Amino acid sequence: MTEQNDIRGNTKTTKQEWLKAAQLMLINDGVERVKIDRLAKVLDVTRGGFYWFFKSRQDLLDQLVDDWADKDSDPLISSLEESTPAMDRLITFAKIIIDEDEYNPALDMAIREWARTNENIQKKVTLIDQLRMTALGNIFKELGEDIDSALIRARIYYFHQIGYYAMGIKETSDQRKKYLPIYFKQLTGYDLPKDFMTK
Amino acid sequence: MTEQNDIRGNTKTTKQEWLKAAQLMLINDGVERVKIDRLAKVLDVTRGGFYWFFKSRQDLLDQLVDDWADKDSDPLISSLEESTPAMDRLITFAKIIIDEDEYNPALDMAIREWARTNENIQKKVTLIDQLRMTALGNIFKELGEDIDSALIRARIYYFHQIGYYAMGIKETSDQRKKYLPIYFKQLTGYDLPKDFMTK
DNA sequence: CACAAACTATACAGTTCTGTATATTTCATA
DNA sequence: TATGAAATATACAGAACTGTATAGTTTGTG
Repeated sequence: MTEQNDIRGNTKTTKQEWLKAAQLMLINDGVERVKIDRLAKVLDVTRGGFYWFFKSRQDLLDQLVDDWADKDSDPLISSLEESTPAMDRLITFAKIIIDEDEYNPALDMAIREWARTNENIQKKVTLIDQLRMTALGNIFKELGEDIDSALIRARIYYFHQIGYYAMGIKETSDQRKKYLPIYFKQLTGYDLPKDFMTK
Repeated sequence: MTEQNDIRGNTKTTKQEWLKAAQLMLINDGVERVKIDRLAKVLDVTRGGFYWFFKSRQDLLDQLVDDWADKDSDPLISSLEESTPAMDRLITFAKIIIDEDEYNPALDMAIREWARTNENIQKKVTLIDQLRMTALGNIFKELGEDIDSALIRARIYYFHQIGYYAMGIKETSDQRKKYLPIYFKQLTGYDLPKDFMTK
C-alpha cells in the first residue's frame, strides 16, 4: 500500500512507455521499422535515454516478444481453460474473438509477420498456437466428438480465425454478426444459442 | 519462331533475373529487406546495372507486386473457373493447395505481410482474395448449397487455408494427407472420394 | 574494324540508422 | 542548499543504404 511516486531525477519517460511505443510501432509498421530514433521522436526525447533502459535495440525487441509470448496473459487460452461448461467456454471464445477488446489480433499478426522470417520468434508463436488449439480441441472432446474430429474442428476453427486476420479484412462487428449463426453451425456443428449476445 | 539471342553489349544480368532475385529476397526476408545492394551482391554485379533496368527501388517493388497480382496467372482462380463438374474442381483445388508446386503460398504470405502495412498493396491482395472466394463459393452453390451457406463455406475453407500458411506450420505433405478426409468432410460437408489421389 | 547500343563499374553526396562516450539537467532527500 | 541518483542531451564514428553522374567495357552489325 506504499503507493509512492518513485520518479526521481531528470525523468521524462519510463521503460514501459518505450515498450508501449515500440509495440504500437511494431503493429503499425512492422519490426523492421521499429527504430530507436523513431521511438525517441514519438516520445519527444533524444535517443540518449533509450540506452539507460535497454542494452540495445535487440534487447528491446526481445522484451517485446516475451511480453507477447506470456501464456498466462493470453486471453484466448484463459477463456478456453476456465472451469465452466464446454459450450459456455466455446461461446466466450467466440465473443472474445469478435469483440477484439481484450484480445488484440493486430498485435498477434504483427508478431506472426516477424516470425515468418525469424526462427526464434516462430518457435514462440508455434508454442502459443499449440496451447490455444489444444485448449480448443478439449472443448470439442467434452462436447462429445471423437479425438480426431475434435482435433480437426479445433484446427479449422483456429486456422480460419487466423486466416481472417491475416487477410486484413475490414468489417464492422455488425457485419460479422450477421453471418455468425451460419459460421458457428459450420465451424462447430452446433447451433448458436439464441441468447448468444445476452448470455 | 524467330528464337534469337538478343543479348548484346556488356551484359551479365537481365531484368527478369533482377525481378526473380527480388522475389526470392521478398519471400525470405520481407519487403523491408529487399535492397538494391543486396540484390547486386546476389547477382554478382555492382548496383550500376540496376538503374538501367529500373527507375528506382520503388519501381522494382511496383513490378514485383503487379506480377503477383495478375489474376490470369493465379492457379487457384484458374482451377476454380474451369468448365468441369463442380466436385472435380473442388478436388483439383484441394490438390493444388496440398501439393504447393504450381501455387506458391510462401510468395502469397510475403505479399500479404507487405499488405499489412501498405494500403495500396492491401487493395490488390483483397481483390485477388475476392476473386478466389467468389469462384470457390460458386462451386458450393453448384453443389446445391443455398447462397448464404455457400458463401460461408467458401470463406471458412479459404480463411482456414490462409490461416494455415500464416501460422508457419511445418508439416510434410504426408502428415497433411493423414487427416485430409476429416478436413474435407468438415470443410465441404461432402465425403472425400476414395480415388482422390489417383483421379 | 569502327561504332553505337546495351549494359557495368566507380565515385560521390546524402540520409537513416546504430552504439559509445561524455557532458548536463533535475529532483528527492539528508 | 548541496549532493547523488536517475535520467537526458550532445557529439562522434561507422555501417548500410539511396540515387546521380560519369566513365569504361563488350558485342553485333555496317
